[in-house]
This record gives sequence, C-alpha cells and structure tokens, in this order.
Amino acid sequence: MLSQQEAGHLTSIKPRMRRKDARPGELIQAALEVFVERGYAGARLEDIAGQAGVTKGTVYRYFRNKQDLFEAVVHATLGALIHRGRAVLREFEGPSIELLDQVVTAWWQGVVMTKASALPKLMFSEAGNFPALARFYYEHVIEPGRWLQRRILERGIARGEFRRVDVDCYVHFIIGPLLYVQCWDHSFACVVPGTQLCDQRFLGAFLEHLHAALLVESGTERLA
Amino acid sequence: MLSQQEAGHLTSIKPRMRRKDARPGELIQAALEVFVERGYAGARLEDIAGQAGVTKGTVYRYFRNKQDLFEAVVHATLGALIHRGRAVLREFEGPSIELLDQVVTAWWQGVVMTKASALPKLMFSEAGNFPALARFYYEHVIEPGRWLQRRILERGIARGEFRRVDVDCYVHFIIGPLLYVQCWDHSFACVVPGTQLCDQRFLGAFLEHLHAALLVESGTERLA
Amino acid sequence: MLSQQEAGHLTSIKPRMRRKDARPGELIQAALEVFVERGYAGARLEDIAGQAGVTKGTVYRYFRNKQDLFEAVVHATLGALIHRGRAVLREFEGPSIELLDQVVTAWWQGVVMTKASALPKLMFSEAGNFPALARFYYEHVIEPGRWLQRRILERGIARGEFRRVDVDCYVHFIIGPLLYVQCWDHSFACVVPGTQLCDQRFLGAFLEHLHAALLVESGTERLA
Amino acid sequence: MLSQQEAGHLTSIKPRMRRKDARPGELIQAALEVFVERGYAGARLEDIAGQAGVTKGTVYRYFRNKQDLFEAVVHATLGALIHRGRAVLREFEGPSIELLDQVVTAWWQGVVMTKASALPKLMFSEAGNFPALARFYYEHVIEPGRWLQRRILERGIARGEFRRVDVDCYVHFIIGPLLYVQCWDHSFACVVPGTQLCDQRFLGAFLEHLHAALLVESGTERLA
DNA sequence: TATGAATGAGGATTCATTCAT
DNA sequence: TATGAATGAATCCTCATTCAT
Repeated sequence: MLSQQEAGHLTSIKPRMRRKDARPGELIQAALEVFVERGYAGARLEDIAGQAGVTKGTVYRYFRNKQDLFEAVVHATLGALIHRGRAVLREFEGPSIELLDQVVTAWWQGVVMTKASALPKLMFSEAGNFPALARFYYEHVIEPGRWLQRRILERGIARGEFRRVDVDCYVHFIIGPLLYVQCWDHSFACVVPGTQLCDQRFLGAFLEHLHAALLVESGTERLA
Repeated sequence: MLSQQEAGHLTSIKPRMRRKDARPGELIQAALEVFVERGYAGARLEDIAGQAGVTKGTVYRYFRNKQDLFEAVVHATLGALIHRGRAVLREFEGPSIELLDQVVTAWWQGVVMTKASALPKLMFSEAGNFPALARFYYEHVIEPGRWLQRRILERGIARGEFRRVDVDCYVHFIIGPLLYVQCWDHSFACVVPGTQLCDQRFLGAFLEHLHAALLVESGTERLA
Repeated sequence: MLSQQEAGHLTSIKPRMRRKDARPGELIQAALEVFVERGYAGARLEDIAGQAGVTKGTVYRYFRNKQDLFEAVVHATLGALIHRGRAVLREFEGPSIELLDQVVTAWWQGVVMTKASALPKLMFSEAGNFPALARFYYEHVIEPGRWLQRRILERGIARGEFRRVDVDCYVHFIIGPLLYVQCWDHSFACVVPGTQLCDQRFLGAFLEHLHAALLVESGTERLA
Repeated sequence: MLSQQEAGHLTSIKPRMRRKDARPGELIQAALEVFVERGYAGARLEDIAGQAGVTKGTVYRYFRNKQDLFEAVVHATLGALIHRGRAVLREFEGPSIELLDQVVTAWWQGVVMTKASALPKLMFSEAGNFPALARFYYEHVIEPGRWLQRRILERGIARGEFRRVDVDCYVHFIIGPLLYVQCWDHSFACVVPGTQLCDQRFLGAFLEHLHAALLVESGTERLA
C-alpha cells in the first residue's frame, strides 16, 4: 500500500515529517493485520500500535477511536479492491472466456495475492457488528463485482460461447472458491502449517475448471 | 441439533427436571447464535444466557468458562457435521456423479440448511485465537471431508466418468461455493435484506455446474 | 437522606438484599461528597465507590456512567430542596416578616445544615460543563425559590410591613449570604481550620439583619 | 489585567518582540477563562492554548506545568483584587457609610465588573484541590478584606452612625450578595440567557439595602 | 521561540468470573 | 439449581508532558 521504495531514497527528509505522512497508512496496515488475526473485538489498540512501531496514544492522533480505525481499514483496503475491478472493465473485447480469465486473474493478482485478501474474512466476521459498514461494502464492492461477472456471463451466453447457465447463481460459483482461498489462508493456514492454498497451481486449475464448466464445446449444449 | 420431538413427549415430567437435562444443549444453541453473530470476543456471556432464557451465573454451572463454552459449541455442532459425512460414506455404489450429488446434497441438507451452517464462519474467524481447536476441527472435519471428496473424484476419474482434473484443487472448487453460501447467510444476509443465498435453486444450479465441469461427455476429454 | 434508623431494625433481612436497595442511595451520598470535594472531573469513580464501601464495577450496576451518577446526585439532593420549599409555602399566615423568618430558617435547617448544602457550589462549578442539568436546576430549584421569596417580599410591601424595596434585586440579598456560607464551608473552611460559618449565631444575626433592612419601623434602634 | 494602553504605543516594535512579552499575560487570561468555565481538572491545556492563539507546547515555555499555570492565574488575578482593596484603605475620612459605599463600589468596579470577578468561583471550586493556594488566597484577599470591613463597621458603630450589629457576621452579609453575583454570572448566566445579575441597578439597590440595614436613622422611610 | 508528534500514566468502562443467598 | 450482586482484570481513551524539528 505504502511505497517502501520511495521511503528508501527520502532519508534526507526529516524523519519526523516523513513519519507524519506515513503514519496513517502504517497504522492501517498494522490494524488490518491485527483485526484479521484477532477479530475486531479481540484486537487490542496497543497491539495495533505496537505492530506499527508506535504507542497506544499515537493511534488517537490519526483516528478518533477504534471503530474509526476499523472503518478506515476497510475503506483503504476496499479502494484497492474497487480499483482492480474497474481496471478490467474497460478492455471489453475478444472472447468472453478470455474476459472471464482476465477478471479472475486480476482479482487473484490484485486481491488474493495482496494484503487486501484479508478483508473478506474480516467483513464476514464483523458484518453483524457494523451493519452500516457492511452495507457500504456490499454496495461498493460486492454489488459491482457481481454485476461485472453477471455481464460477462450474459455476454458469453448471448454470443453462444457459454452454456445457458443460471447467471445469478453462477457468480457465486466463481467467487466462492476464490473467497475460500482467502478465508482459509488467513485462518487455518496460519495454524495448520503447509496448508496455504494461494499458489499458481490453484489459479490454473480454477481457470481450467471454469472453462470446462462454462464453455459450449464440440457443439453440444447441456442444460439442467 | 437438539431433538425437539424428544422434548415433546416429556412435557409430563416436571419442567425442573426437563430443564436440567436440556440446559446444556439450550445454552450451546444460544451460544452458537451469539458467537456467530458477534464473534467470540464480542459475544457477552450475559447475552448468551439471556438468549437461552437464564441468567449469567447459570452458564457456569454447565461450563467452566467462556472458552470452555466456545469449545463445547464447536464440538457439539461439529458432531452433526461429522455424522452427516459418515452417513454418506457407507453407501458407495453406482456412478460417481451420483455419489457426488449425494454428498453435496447431504451436506446441503445436513449442514447448510441447519444451525450447523454457522460453524465454518465461526471457525474462520476464531482459528487464530483458538489454534488447538482449529487443529482439532481441521483433523476431524476438514481432513475427512477433503479425503471423502478426493476419493469420489479419484473414483470417477479411474472409472472414466470424470475428466482428469487436479483433484487436490478440485475439492476446494466444490466446497468453496457451499461455504460461501454459509458465510454469506450468517453475515451480510443478516444486514442486507433479501440477499439470502440458501435456497433450492442454488443447490440445483450448483449440481448442474459440477456435472458440466466434471463429466466426460460425448466422449471428448477436455484439458487446460 | 436514607433512613438510617430503618436500617437498624432490619438486620433480620438478608444483608445482600438490604444492600441492593440501599446501594443507590449510598452511592449517591458518597458521590455527593466526593464531587463536592474534588469537582466533577476531579472525582474518581474508584474513590466514590470506595467511599460507599464497594468497588468500581459496582457503581455501573446502578448508574450508566459517571454523568448519569452526577445527575442522580443532583436530582436526589434537589428533591429535598424542593420539598422544603413547598412545605413552607402552604402555611401562609401571619406577619410577612415571620414568613420570611420561617423560609430562611427552613432553608437553614433543611439545606445549610445538611449534606444538601454542598450542591450549590457543585452546580456553580459544573454549570458550564452540564448546561442541560444547569437549566434543569435553574427551573426546578432556583426559579421556584426566587418566586417564593418575591411573593413574600411583595406581600410584606403590600401590607405595609416592609419598606418598598427593589424586589427583584432583594431576593439575591437574601440568598447571597446563605449561599456564601454554603460555598465557604465546603471549600475554604475545609482548608483553613476554624473558619466554619454555619452556626446558630450566623442565622440569628442574619435574621436580625433582614429585619433591620426590611421592616418599616418607627425610629427605634434594634439590637440583636 | 494587562495594561492595554502600554500595548498601544508599542505597535512600532516588531510583533515578535511584543508577542514575547505579552504571551504570559495572554495565556493567563485565556487560562482564567477556561478554568472558570470548566474547572481545573476539566480544562484542557490545548483549549487554553487555543484560546490564547498558540499551541499546547508553547504553554510550557512560560509555565512549568498545569498547576503552575493555575497558580499563576490565581496570583495574577489576585493582584488586581488586592490592589483595589488597598486603594480604598488609605483614604479613611468622613462618615462611615460613605466609606462603606466607597469600598463596595470599588469592589464592584474593580472586581465584579472585571475579569477578576471570575476568581472567587474558581477558588471555591478548587480550594480543596489546592490547599496551599487556598490558604494563600485566604491570607492575602479574604482576611484583609474582612479586616477592612470589620474596621469600617466598628468605626461606624463607635461613632454612633451604625447600629450595634454582630460585626463578625456582618462582613458576610456584605460580601455574600456580591460574590453571589460573581458566581452566578460565571455559571448559570452563561447557560440560562438573560439572567446576568451584574448591572447598575443591582449595585444601587444593594447600597440602599446596606444603608437601611446599618444606619441608625430617625423614623424616615427610605426608598431607592 | 513555536510547533505538533509521540509518549504513557491515569481514569472510565466493560465483562468474565465468583459467591452468598 | 438459579440468581444477580459484587469483584477486578483488562481495555479503551484522554490529556499533561516531553522533545525533535
């Protein structure tokens, strides 16, 4: 999130000043990690501060309170998510399956493989405690995401590339395994060594799986 | 989870007695709901007790402490999960796709549609805070579940019914959408009305999706 | 405030139960004392609890928070104040100067000589921090009190007993010295030994002072 | 408090310089206001600094700490009080009632109508928290003030001008209403608009009141 | 001299846990 | 067995104070 290369050749600038600008981002990063690991209620402000290399009180210079920090974490991380989504939307040419591959791959590289991957688990956990935030997340991440996938599926079907599947349900078959990876890698994988799911093999197999499931091949159309 | 029929023909017995036997189960039910809604740290013993119709102090007659109660919740709910799994394992005849349908349907009816559906979200959230419990859950629910699915997939491939997919990954493509439904319905669905995912249409579409993705049809084998 | 005689012959009742009923009153008493001594912000919940013979947490069983406790203190003490005022108003016979004596004496015995005497200093100090409470106090204590005095003065003037003074100002000349005693005895008197003002001599001299200042008399010199 | 005339003909000097000299006084002014409004504990250094147009850190260039600032406020304001008192003491001729009028009027103009009027309320509030300061205030303001009034009363009685009143008590009847005005105007009057007491009418009525109460007169009814 | 970022002690508040009834 | 009053450890949060710039 924060450019660590930049920080490198800025040593000339007074650390105090530089800090000031970097702090909010550092705190948000630290908070994301601790919130994901412990849950909102279980996360101690002191730990978050410690993770960011400061003390308790400093957090309150940048965030009104714990809830404010939490919302900042979600909004900051959410930005990355939305940004990735939009990037893909523009280039809308060629076979639909390639479009789908692109979207899935973009999500994989832009979310699953980044710190942002932790957010969905966090939102699942805390939606009940932060209804307003959950609704915000729903409108700004989930709805657009589902809409994007639905359009691709409908395009593929319309062009005779995809089977005539139940589009409303299918979006969940696509996102489900991806979120499973994200939830897993931020929970059990931390506790049962060697079970990390996020690797290249998973992505490849998943794309192959979607191809097989969606493509109308050798002329035979199958329907439920 | 708790046999409500049983409770039915025990009305003659004095409530005091019945109460005593039912209490632990009622508390576990209540605790499951509150834990799922609020997370472990966010759940207050008083709310759990209230949900079960008793007061705080009573909880301590049946459970040593909060952590003990939490583990009891997981173990009790987990029992249902494992039980369902075993049930399917025995009857191991016929085409592999039917076997898969049976397993998925059994999970749907035995887990997704029951209170036990809440457990995975809870485990994702609290795995980091309860490593031992997470490992226990991994060994007794996840590992067996994955093993079962792997065997079915391998059987189908061996018998030429299924495409030669990456079995290790495929188990996640199967469980992913199901867990997504469960996580969703216990988080966002409580907060964004009308977005419940668990309905018959989903199951039907999902089975159709698996058929299309797995079955070797019209003799043509497809590979990535 | 709380009947301590009653408590005496109730020893048979279980202490736990008796406590429960007595607690709020005890806490309010303790809080009044600590608030007066330290001011609102300077008063520590722990000290208040200690003063009442309990621990911090117990306060929160009876009062939502510090502010709630503070308001309870004011309301409880205020009750006594208002009650005294009303009591005197009813018996409205005889010479106006006797009425005035009665009212002043009633305030002296019902407020100045009791714990309630501490309240005005507290309200002066905290009016700025609790505007709503201050307005409430103004409406329910000050306004009625001033109205009562104004009526007495007007009555005396109308009946030719009192000089034709500026009634609106005069109410302050009456209450001023009384509140001075109260503020003094709860501040400097605690710190400069032997300067307590509340004694019988003060009351006597004050009544004599009011007589001299108000009565329309005929050239006779009066002495206490 | 700070001579504004002086400040006037220093405009030529660079603001930086002027600033430096004016700072302590500006801070003390600001602190007086905030302390009076919020009480000692409730006043935040940051607010005081803001009120003075500087930032928190600057306060510490001029005052060791919060307590030091508080004492400076009291001492500085106290200076005005004492100064006014002394001024009256010198000219000790003519009828005693005129002397009393002079003293009361001097206090009114030199204290009640100035910023110094806020001090008594502050001292009442914080005497318990600053015993040494309270004793200092007692010795340097209260004792001399009472002594002055006592001497005037005794003089009037000795010369047959005043009734033979209880001098020790009477000083409180004189100062009581004046302090009431001061406490009121810095507390309730800020919160209940239109209830300010400090106006010319009050002073006139009060002097008339004292005349009526003290003077040995011959049957004449007096009116304001 | 002035700033404001950072600290950390202190106090409000919550809640798991105990225990007398 | 159930209750709920009481406890006190834990945590959020505030703000006086320090100090590098």
